[in-house]
Amino acid sequence: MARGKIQLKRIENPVHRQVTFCKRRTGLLKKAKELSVLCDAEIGVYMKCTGGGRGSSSATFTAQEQLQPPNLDPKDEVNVLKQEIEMLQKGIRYMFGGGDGAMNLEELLLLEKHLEYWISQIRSAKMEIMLQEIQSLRNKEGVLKNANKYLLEKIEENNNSIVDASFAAVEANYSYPLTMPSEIFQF
Amino acid sequence: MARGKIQLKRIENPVHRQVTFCKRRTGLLKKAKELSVLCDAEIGVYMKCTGGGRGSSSATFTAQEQLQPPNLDPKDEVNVLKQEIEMLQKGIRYMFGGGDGAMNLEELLLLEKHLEYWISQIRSAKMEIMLQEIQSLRNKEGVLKNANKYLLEKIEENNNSIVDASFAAVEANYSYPLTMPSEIFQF
DNA sequence: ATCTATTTATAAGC
DNA sequence: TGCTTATAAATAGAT
Repeated sequence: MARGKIQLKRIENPVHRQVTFCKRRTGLLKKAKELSVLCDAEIGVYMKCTGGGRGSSSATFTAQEQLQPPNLDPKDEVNVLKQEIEMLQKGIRYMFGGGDGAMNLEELLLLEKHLEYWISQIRSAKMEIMLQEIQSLRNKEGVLKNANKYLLEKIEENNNSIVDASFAAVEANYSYPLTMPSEIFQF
Repeated sequence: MARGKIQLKRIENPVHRQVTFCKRRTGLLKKAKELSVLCDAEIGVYMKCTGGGRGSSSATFTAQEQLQPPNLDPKDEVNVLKQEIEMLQKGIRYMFGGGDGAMNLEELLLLEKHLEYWISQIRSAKMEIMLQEIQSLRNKEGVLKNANKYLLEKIEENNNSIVDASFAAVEANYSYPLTMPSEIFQF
């Protein structure tokens, strides 16, 4: 549409194709947004660049998100993963479509299975992070106890020499970071 | 975009809005189709004119099904949905990226919540479909019982007149479809 | 990414 | 809706 007319057929050069995809995607989403605003309409655009295998995007009104493509070594698994991604994408559309029964029983069962697996994966990851967090907090607890002990000893010393009982309040009011010999810390 | 620039805001005049919707819808679909052909991409576009209360359409290019889009009224919810989409997509990335720790605990908790909701939605849909299936089967059962009864009566009549007991075996061996007065069926 | 010569899309009017 | 036309936008090719 500029500097020359182009034929309406697949652009064979992958670089040109990718560039054109990006440019026209932007244009299409802009048009979609304009239409939704001007005419008070609901517009949903789903896009997936299959050629380069390099990402897909979808938009509802103006939203546009990028997905990472599968990153697998064995060629055989690629198809399986693509299928799963397609299923999830279909599921996402289904979900945001308000569950209007566009999926049949078989698809729902499959999606349910995927989601259960997915949720179990997420729970494992969550659990691991929480365990790490707990471990980290335990370490900090130990460090703070050491710091506490150290401070109490210091206060004791001060009390013994200066005789000023008000310093004892520091025990409950110290704030992080504490200033003391660094070898106490063991994070 | 011609004979004068227009502001990017809702067209208040309903006639103008409807005309613009039709024109721009055509343009958007053309662009979508071009993109799908030129870049070998799957493009789905859903459109619904909410203002005039009439006319909705959807189009899919390159063999990708398009389901219903979000059905939102308050503009505020758009951001929530965007966030949800982003979260789900991030979850997809996480899952297929081999769990490279791209999500933090908060995000995982949120994703888990989303997935639980999602799975409950899917189970509801699944349940409804199964209930419909059961109801349908019960109806069919009723019809077949009626058919059975009807046939037995016929056989009884035949037995009384022709005296041939072998016809009784039909009771257990009838196959669908049965040929009989249609008023028996009540699907 | 940025820049333009062109091609397209389309607002207004019938 | 469908057609026309002046003009605004989109964008192919090059940088």
